[in-house]
Amino acid sequence: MTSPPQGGRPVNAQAGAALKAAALRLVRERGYGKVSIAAIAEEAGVARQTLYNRWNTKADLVLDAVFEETQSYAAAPPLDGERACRDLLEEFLINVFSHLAVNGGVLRALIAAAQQDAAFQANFYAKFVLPREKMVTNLLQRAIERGELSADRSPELVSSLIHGAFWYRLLNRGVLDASVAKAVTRDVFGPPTSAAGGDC
Amino acid sequence: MTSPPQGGRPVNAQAGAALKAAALRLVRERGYGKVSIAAIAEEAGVARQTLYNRWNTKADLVLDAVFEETQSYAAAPPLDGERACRDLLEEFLINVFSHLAVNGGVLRALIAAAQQDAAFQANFYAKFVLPREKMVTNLLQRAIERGELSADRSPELVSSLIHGAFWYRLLNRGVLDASVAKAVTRDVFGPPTSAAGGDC
Amino acid sequence: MTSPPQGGRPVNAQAGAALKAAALRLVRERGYGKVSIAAIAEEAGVARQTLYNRWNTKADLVLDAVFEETQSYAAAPPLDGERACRDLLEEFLINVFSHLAVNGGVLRALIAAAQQDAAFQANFYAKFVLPREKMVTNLLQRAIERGELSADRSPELVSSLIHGAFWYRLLNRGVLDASVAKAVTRDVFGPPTSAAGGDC
Amino acid sequence: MTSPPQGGRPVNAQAGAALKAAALRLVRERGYGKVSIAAIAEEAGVARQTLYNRWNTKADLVLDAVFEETQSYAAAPPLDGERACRDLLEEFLINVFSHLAVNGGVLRALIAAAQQDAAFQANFYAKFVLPREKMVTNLLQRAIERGELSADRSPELVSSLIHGAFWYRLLNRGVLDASVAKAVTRDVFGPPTSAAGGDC
DNA sequence: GACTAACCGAGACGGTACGTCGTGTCTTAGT
DNA sequence: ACTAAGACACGACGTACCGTCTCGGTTAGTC
Repeated sequence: MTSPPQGGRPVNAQAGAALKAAALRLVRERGYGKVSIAAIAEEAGVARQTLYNRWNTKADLVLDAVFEETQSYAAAPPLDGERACRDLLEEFLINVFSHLAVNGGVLRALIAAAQQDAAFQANFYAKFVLPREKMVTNLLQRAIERGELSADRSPELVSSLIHGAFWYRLLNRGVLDASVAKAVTRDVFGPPTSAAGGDC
Repeated sequence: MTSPPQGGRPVNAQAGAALKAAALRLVRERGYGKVSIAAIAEEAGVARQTLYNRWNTKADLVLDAVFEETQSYAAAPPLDGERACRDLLEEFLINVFSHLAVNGGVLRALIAAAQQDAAFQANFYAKFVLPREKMVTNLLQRAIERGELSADRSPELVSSLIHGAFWYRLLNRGVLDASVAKAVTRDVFGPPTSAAGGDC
Repeated sequence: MTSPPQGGRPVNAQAGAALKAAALRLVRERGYGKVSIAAIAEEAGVARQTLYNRWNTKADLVLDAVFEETQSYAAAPPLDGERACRDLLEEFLINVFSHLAVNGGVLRALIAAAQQDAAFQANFYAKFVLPREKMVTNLLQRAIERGELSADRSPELVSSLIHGAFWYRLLNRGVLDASVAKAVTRDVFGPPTSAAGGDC
Repeated sequence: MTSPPQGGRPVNAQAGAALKAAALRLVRERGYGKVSIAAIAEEAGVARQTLYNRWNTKADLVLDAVFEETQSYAAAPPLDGERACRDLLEEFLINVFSHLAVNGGVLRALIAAAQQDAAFQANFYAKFVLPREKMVTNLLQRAIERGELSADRSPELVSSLIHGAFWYRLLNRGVLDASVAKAVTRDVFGPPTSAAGGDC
């Protein structure tokens, strides 16, 4: 509603990308807590104020940086009825866990940052947590509809159990590999039936 | 067995207690991140160095402070066979959740601190996380032995699902009340049998 | 010739002046050793780091502060041949001594600081000691050329005798007044001749 | 007036000597300012309180330590009339300067300490400065009586000129060797007469 | 031979100052 | 309007000394 910016130097689009790249690189190298905002700006070859023009906090910047990278993977599994929900869940978890091998440290730091900054927590939850929770909730809802899961299970509750196991192990530096994904799936859905692979 | 003090002015035990009390009070009032080490020492009426003599970090101090308070509650449920394991679990969770109403904020901060400091993480895990995980694992093991739980459930995995749900909701500021405790218990053990209350 | 600032917020010149003024005021009030860097910054209404941006040590700051004040007095006497060198020396000493009534305490502290910090010693010597020594050496050299002083006196040695007397008395809190200035002058030049006041 | 101490453990004389030795050793090695009281006590294998039982400040301890060492040299020249005063002065200065090669650094630190602590200044002046000043004053007085020096010279003033030259050069890290001693003597007494060596 | 009181080691304690670091805001000049 | 550069106010950090204190243990000399 404000008058569109007339004249003035245009925003340097490269600066934002350079900042995100620099942030990810440094945070992975040194760890989130040992990277200062000034260091990121310097690494990106950019003034500090330029960073503040785009993000409010280091956490917001890093969130954007990993978010971009993460868009590719962990996409919602296609609930198109061709495959069993238990298989989709297992695949989803394996996929997520495999990417945590790379981004686990960064995510741990972001979860920590969210505990210290309510504004960032809301941002992080909306951008990162909720979508993944929705994916699993939807998948479980579908499983109930298809009869793969007992109707008296609550999709929301089971979803938080599943994500919880993932968070708990991530934050306590526990093992998170394919075998865990399979075990979680099995615990939720029960032992696979001999006629495994009913449609989802 | 500990190294003998071997002379020297004895440690002032009051100072340690005053520091823990001051830490808890201030952290609850202002929030963990807004309390400086200096402020805690001042509130306790103690020199800053005295604090450093006992704890390496603010997190270690606060951990000790809540740990002490927490010793009373969340004690291991008595696996004496008189009550059903599902009831014991439910009671345990209700108990834990009710205390989180008081200490939830502090614990969130400590979990965050653990993500930024490996040494503290180890301390926190050993003192706080592991014991509670063990309690639940033991309880579940017992439940399997008594036939309350299917033998093909893994106590360790289920334990991390249960704790995970708790962590996940705590860290995302979700609801954590008695109804959640009951729902979790029900999801793990299944709907209560009519002849509820078999021995555990 | 200096490196161009090349952008960036310009240095706040008032801050430097305020710091020097505050330093002098506090050091005179409380004594050098009882004034902390933090107190000076606070008195100047300036951040501590701003002080560190300009000076490395408290001594360097205080040196600059007194140096500025001292520029006015103790200027090199005009060796223009109109007045006798002995009169010029006497005047110079009277002038210096009178200002020591104000700055003596500060100077004693700076001399002390120079004994504990080689870098500051070099700075102090170059800015403060050497110029005054040169003044006297030049004056004495002129006196020899004009025959007021025996040619076998060494200007450098006599200069250090003169300055030495001043330091020795300053550091031992001895008397330093006009009568001492006259006595020193008389001892160096001998009793005034009846035809006093040959041109210098 | 208080009752003399009856009974009780006697003072450990070795501790004092060990402290003085440790102080000198450390101060010479690291420099006065970089040696803490705790370091001296530790080096001496003695408790910190034991040091405080004997001396009020580090400066007092170090003063005692060098004073002891210095008693041997720079003794008052024998004004027995057998040798010329100018020779005695020259010898005295050569002697003093040669010992400054060893203790110069320590003395510089003590002079600095005296500027920061009035109580120590009085102690230092009485024990160290005044005796040496008296020696020279007496010698000059004798020189006047013997006619080696003009009667209108003031022994006190000349003494402060001589000591001043020494202090000034010491504190500014100037040269202090035998040639300076000879030059000072020559400047004070004038060129040696052909019939040098009248009795003093 | 027991008593006694000053001494000693060790080290915790209340204070104070230090220099460094990071943050978010600001103020220039330049694009 | 945006950028690069960097000064600034603010505040926390961990360290280093200082001088005092409080212990338990060790002495001689005195009763």
